[in-house]
Amino acid sequence: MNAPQAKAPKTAISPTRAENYSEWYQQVVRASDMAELSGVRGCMIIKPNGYGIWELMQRDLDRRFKETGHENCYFPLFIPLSYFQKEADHVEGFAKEMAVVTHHRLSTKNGVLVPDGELEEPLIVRPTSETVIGVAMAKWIKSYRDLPLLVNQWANVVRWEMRPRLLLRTAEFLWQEGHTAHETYEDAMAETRRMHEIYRQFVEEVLALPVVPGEKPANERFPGAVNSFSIEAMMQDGRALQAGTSHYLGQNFSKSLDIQFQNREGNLEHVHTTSWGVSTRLLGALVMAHSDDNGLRVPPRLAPWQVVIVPVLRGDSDKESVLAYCESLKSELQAQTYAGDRLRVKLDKRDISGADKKWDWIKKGAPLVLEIGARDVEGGKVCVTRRDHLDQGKRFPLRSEFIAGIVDELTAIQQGLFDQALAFMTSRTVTDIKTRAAFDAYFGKNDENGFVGNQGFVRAKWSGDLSSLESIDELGVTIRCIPFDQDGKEGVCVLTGKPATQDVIFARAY
RNA sequence: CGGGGAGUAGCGCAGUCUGGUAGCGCAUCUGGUUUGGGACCAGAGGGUCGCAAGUUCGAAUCUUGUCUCCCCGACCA
Repeated sequence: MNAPQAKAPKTAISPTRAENYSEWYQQVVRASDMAELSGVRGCMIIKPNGYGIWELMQRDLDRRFKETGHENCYFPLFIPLSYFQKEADHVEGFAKEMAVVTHHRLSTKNGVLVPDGELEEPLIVRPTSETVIGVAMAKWIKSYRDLPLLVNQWANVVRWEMRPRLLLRTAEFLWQEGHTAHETYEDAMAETRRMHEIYRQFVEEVLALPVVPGEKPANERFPGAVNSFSIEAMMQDGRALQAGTSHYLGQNFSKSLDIQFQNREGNLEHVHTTSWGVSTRLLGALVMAHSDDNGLRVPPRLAPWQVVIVPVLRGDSDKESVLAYCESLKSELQAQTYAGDRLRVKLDKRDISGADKKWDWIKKGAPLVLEIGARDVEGGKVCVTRRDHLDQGKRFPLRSEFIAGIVDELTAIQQGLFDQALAFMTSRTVTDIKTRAAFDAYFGKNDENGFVGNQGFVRAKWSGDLSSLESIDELGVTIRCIPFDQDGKEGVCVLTGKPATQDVIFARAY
């Protein structure tokens, strides 16, 4: 049992966010049945309730990629060590987190299975695929007429993380990686920015999560990139989470992997490449950004079940009529279209108490839960609980009114989650910190629980001097991005007091 | 990889100091009573106490090793 909470209202998740944020996070992931740890260090099992959300993310993003001319393909999981070695910064950036395959068979020695058959050349389990895809591009591209080359793959990758965190940072994760090759700097940069903007729209519209789009400072760039762009979201403890990245790789990879084309003048030139990705980390972002002390809250556009119907049965006498009412309600709702899809409606016929079922779906984050009993059938009504406003309790509209308003209601829930997250981010974004003393005071120390009471984004001027960042290392604070919207005004660097015009976002990050 | 904490039933925990082969709450199952709602009563099932070796007549408890998880750092999507 938990510590006695005499007056606190009962919450489905314990501890609450305020009591212990990181423990709360674990409990929400468990209660929502999205994912769990496996027997393999740092590797997770994504369960149907989590994977269903990921599938909806995939579907929406995939459509956006196709609409902008990209095609899917698949490259090998294993990358020869020699491929990886070709781009110096790239190797250095990933060397410390590589899974390496050195053998290709097992044999039995003293009754124990041991690796046997050492490989001539070790294989890397891909941490990202710039190199393998680049090698293929070098074969595919001959002429400027072959450009741009726009491909994407949905795949798993492995990065041997020191400190895994369920859904947010695991050794293996699922993602999408786009790789493109272009004739000119301008084309490649436009592509980098286009995909970055697609991520911004996707995360804001579909995940209902407001973000700060911007460029990464030099020290936070992807290994091998010339420019890295990110969208930064704020979690409910005020920490930042990079929700998507897009990189202009310049000619770094084309030179090291020899990706050349004959230009319009007939001369050989190296292509300009880009890469961009989002991962299952977005599931973790969803949890940390939208959940409350009663569990997950899934934006309708990502909800595997947007409406869950829970029959409340008091005895066999009304069972048939209630179930029939639920079935027809389900059919009518399914005939509705929201965000381009038929409504996803679940009729939960499990033989457990109605109250248990309702709370199960609240913890799983279903946007709307309908409890239907004999009296609703009689009155032609429905009993509605809205996940984004549990505090408002239940309401009992006429069935016909509810169905007529369902699309508007889902739209309102989607928008409401965004608005709440935006209000939170705005309230935790500080713009009036001008001195180092104020900066240090703001980021101060965590309390004993690890819960950080006074934390968020600090938007302030920065001189651009990378060495000045060493002084904020001990605070665990980094520059998350240099936002696109700049006021361009002269000011002083919050870290050094030197003249500075550039605004940046400082925060602790996941 | 460094520092700290922890692995006992599905979940949350007690028991470990002072060895005598497991207990509580919730969940699960059965029966009953209830019910516009996260119900109540009674009964039941479920654990080789993370794993391995050692000490001992005897180990959840002591020793050593090892794996995993959590928190703080260094690294990252």
